[in-house]
Amino acid sequence: MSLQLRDTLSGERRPFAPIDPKRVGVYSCGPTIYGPAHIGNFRSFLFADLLVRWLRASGYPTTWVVNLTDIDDKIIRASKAEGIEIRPLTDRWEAVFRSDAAALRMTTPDHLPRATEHIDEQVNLVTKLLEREIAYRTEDGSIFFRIAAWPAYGKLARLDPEAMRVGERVEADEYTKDDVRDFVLWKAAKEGEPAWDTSIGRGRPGWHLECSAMSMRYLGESFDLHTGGIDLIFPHHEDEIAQSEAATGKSFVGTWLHCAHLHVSGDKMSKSLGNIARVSDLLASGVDPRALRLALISAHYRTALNYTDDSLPAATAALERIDAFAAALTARRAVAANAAERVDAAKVAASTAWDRFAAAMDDDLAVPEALAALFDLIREGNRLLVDGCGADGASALAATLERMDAVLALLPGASELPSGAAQLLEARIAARAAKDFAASDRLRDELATIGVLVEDGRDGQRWRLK
RNA sequence: GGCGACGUACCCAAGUGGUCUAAGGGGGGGGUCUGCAAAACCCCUAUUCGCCGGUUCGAAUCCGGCCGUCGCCUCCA
Repeated sequence: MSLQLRDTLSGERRPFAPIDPKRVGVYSCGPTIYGPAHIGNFRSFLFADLLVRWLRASGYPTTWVVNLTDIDDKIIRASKAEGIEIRPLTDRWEAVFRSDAAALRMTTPDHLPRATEHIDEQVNLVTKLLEREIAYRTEDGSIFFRIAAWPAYGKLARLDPEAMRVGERVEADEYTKDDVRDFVLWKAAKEGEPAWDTSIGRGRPGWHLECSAMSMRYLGESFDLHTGGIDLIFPHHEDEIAQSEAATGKSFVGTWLHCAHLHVSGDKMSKSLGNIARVSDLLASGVDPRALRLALISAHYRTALNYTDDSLPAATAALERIDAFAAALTARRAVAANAAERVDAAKVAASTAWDRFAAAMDDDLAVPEALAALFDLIREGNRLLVDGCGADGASALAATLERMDAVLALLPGASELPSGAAQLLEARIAARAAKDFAASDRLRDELATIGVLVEDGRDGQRWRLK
């Protein structure tokens, strides 16, 4: 079986057929860097991370682009409110985003382009649309996309353009469009707002424009996969398709993937409910980023994820189960005796688990099923360890665990013992050899205070970081 | 009003026509192992999938109605 994905545009699940298997392009709508990202934002980014990791694990060289929106109304407002320029403001929040992303083990994208650093590309796109008379200029110098000139408009969101005239919410903006449905490509310069002098006039780009321009800049006029939150389907992605395809005459994106929203205890996350959980706040309060990652990837991307007070404790407990298994495998691999025992059974368990895991990921990124494969491997592996499975068997299990973790990224990193811990561990081994349990227990407590959990099993003492 | 999604155990969450008397994680109860602790393993914790009808040899899965929750309908991941 190969990768199957559910495409928003066609509404179909179908085999992933890259334009060029040697160079798969993924574009994900990234953050607007004017404040801290919340867990809902990161649910969507981590979904894209899993997609990219799975593509790479499947042998597709993949280029991942995540844009940073660094010019828009909210940013302008924030910069005025704080009395600072836009650049230092967005630099600050870009740093927070990168830090959050790294903590949550999001793969670093190959490109993190900023809208303000790709003005030329955006202007070129608008120029093409003007030449084709699909875009028009209003009296103040703003430029709009003429929806009436693009019959396919509404195909992604399954909206009827005609119906959109009815019950329209008249925007309280000061731009004069030909048609209320038309969306802005270029906003004419206004007093007190940032603006660029360009061949299409002085102004700044509209929101949708940057994603079309930058995705095509890094991935080509047609590329494979485009991701985002479900709320971006309309108007953002609808507009991206319209302006891109109208400009190039080519199909813009092969497969559209949209991530459902995260709810908090059954409610929408919103300012009025005061239930917005920011990643940086959670991390600052001592939340284990691995546990947060697990909590955010544990539901299938197309279903709403309910984040509750139990989510993090549950994820933490699940993670400890994974950690304990990894530590037990390491301990067994260090034991030379019984090396040949149960090796075949371990190899079968490992390959069965991997096949199930891979089939799950191929099935439209069925992470819950992939996690089930992981936890069943852990149970079966623990059984084999109890049965005396040898070092070679433990190695086979460990190899599969690591292979899965290249996708899930949940295992502890290269374990670095706190200073002094190695000596304490040595001393404890000696104490236990001498049956000095008082000293052994004291050393265990001491190690616990510096974050090293020590457990005793048939393979001797093993440890993991708390 | 239009379009769409969802309702599975105490919590999270898969499954979408038979292998389901429903995966996996957490939590809870019991047991085994063990110097202690922890980890681990075993058993139990939904004969039932919002409610009511229908289709079918057979439905959590399809159809209809009802109840409830939610999303989008111009800048929110």
